[in-house]
Amino acid sequence: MAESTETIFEQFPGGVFPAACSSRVLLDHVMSKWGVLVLVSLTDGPQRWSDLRRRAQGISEKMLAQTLRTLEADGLVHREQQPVMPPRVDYSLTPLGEELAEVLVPLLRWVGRNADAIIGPATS
Amino acid sequence: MAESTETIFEQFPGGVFPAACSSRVLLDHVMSKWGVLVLVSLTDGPQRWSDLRRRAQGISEKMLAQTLRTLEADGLVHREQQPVMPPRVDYSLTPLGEELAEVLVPLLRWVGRNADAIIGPATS
DNA sequence: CCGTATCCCATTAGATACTG
DNA sequence: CAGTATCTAATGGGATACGG
Repeated sequence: MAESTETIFEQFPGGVFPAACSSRVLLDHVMSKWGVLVLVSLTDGPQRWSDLRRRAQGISEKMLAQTLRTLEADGLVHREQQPVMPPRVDYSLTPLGEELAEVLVPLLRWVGRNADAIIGPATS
Repeated sequence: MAESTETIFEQFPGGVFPAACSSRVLLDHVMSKWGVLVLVSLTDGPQRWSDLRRRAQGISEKMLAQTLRTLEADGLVHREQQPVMPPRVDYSLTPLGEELAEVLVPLLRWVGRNADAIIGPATS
């Protein structure tokens, strides 16, 4: 799993990714506005629906549902429903999801470190 | 610049990122469909408009222009116009952009490695 | 060759209401 | 608590045409 020294262009000759390939599809799932935030939220351990709504501040119920369904279908997130009343559902990262999170977190950290300097502290 | 061992939640208590903060804005620029591909394309060195169109396969002229303007305004991409006829313009990563690319490339590599298994080799 | 401007459609995302 | 359904507004993105 060690990263090689070749450029990403040697890994993927002829463009970053071909136009209509699986990588583009997965990239869009992962890099989606809410996909990133949900995945990174789950690095803190299994969480319930309402936890995720609090962590990914601003997400609507519709987008949370949609995002979770996509990530679950991709095998990145595991959904565990417990047949109790009131209902309780826990979401967690699969091993694959953990792997992804490991490369995602450094990116989030970098963004967090540099955003104020780049965008400005106030909302723009 | 060494990564600490604290979780990203200690770095950003109370949610992954606040709802309306500079980090969310920058994240949206960087994680945009084309922003990622343009930034990673430029890790191969300075490139011209037509090079970028070829590298980021499928991008329209409109979106290339829009993406480049955003990334330039964010100080991630440098634009160098040479006053010749026909016009020649080179785009390159700024030091800040190089820094970002360093955390972006591992993500792209991971996506490239796993996309076929997750999404399926054919276009879905 | 390197763009800009305009129009238009498809997708995304928010608000609201409702259910087991 | 954990969602689904529907409707609408905002945005993203493609096609085309044009200009330096």
